[in-house]
Amino acid sequence: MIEIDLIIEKLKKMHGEPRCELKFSNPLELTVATILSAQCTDERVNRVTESLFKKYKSLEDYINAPIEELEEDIRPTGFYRNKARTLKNVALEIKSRHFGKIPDNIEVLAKIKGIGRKSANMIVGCAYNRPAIIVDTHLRRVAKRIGLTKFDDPQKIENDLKGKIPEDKQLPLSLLLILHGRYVCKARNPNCKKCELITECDYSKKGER
DNA sequence: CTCCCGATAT
DNA sequence: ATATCAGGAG
Repeated sequence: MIEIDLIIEKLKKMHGEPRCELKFSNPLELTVATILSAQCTDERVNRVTESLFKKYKSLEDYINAPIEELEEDIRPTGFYRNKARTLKNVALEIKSRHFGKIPDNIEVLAKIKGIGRKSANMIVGCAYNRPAIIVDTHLRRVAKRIGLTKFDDPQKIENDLKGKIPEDKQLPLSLLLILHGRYVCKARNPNCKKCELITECDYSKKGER
């Protein structure tokens, strides 16, 4: 039996209130930041978006930008050719099929080419403040280590946790687990000495899988 | 499974 | 040198 509330309390003790560390001021900005965040630290995304968001303020700005120029503007985030194509694609699709508004529905978002489950959940959760299980590389690693789920596949983890966790706690728990994965329960050299969850975590006892 | 890809920590 | 980083598509 997993005590969700206890885990949330301990995570808050370590990381403070749940928060998204990607900087944004509207749903479009979060969508862009999330696309750029693939295999890239949030810190580097924020460095790029600080200037990017001054230059690109609307869907049309992405749609009309020369692809080479957009590539240069996002280059430091890596995968820049894919990401530039994705940004233009997503902007065009949202303008033409969703009345220019970023959808607030996970299933609808995830159907857009370039937006997967993780990004869809991030956008719906953080831009629209609705229930979301954001299974990124951090949540996946941490959830497995502390025994929150036994699955490896992100979609299965999402479904599993959706069933186990009350809706109002899905978003805060997701954000806290991600913070925990970033700062304490790291892929390399997890800092188990600083971890409040050590008693409910069997990773530190048995070692990884 | 592979590819996309630059930046950073170890 | 190499593993890893708020992934997703083919």
